[in-house]
Amino acid sequence: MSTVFKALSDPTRRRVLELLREGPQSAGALAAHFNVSKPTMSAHFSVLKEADLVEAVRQGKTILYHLKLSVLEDALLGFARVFGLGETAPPPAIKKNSENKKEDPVS
Amino acid sequence: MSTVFKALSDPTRRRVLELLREGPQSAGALAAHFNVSKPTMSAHFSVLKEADLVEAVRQGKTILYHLKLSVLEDALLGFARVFGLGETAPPPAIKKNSENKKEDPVS
DNA sequence: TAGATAATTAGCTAATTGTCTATTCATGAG
DNA sequence: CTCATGAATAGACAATTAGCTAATTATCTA
Repeated sequence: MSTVFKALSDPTRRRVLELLREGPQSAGALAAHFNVSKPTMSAHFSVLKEADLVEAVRQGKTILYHLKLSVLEDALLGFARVFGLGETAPPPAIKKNSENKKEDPVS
Repeated sequence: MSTVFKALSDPTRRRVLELLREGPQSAGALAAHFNVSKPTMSAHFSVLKEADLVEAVRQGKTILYHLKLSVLEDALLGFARVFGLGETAPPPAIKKNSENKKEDPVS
């Protein structure tokens, strides 16, 4: 969980994930979108792998990165659900019923 | 955005937010839940404030921290939406109707 | 077996982070 | 005004991070 949010805390890495949303891409192809060195990108990929947000698959002499959407989903929505967010879908019965105000009109 | 995810990348800070979910609490009351010094907690609160995830309100000689749920929601669900996640709930009229695949069967 | 290419690892620096103790600041009570 | 209390700031330190250049590894092709 910490590793996922840590990975998401860097704009470059968030952008990489967004690029990967449209399908697997090689390290080089991804790096081409950014103004940093290849080794630096490699380090970013490493952080994303560590967080299990991407998977690296060797394909000949290139390495393809795949987005692991379900891991992202579990982290983002799982944590959101703790706060009763995004629960227009599955509302899991909050114990204390006096807190689920999103905007407090009474103050 | 980065500041929010950075704030969420620490377990202590995530826990603070969870504690705040049940209502505002003083710095001291929050600190009592953790095994670190008060100044360390103060630094964590500072990061949460920086990310605009909490609001500090002086109340006599204590300081009450309030959770800013909407900011958390915007970050978590907003980013999730970029990936087509969590769209079972508020589908805000997508322009291109060919992208709302959560899993792409055609590849 | 080379040579070329894609990507990672090694080694470095500067900046940031999480933690501590000691100190200061702000407030309410005598 | 002075004291006690709740909390933040100051200053120090080890660990981590993002970035770089240079070197290494892995793979394909000739």
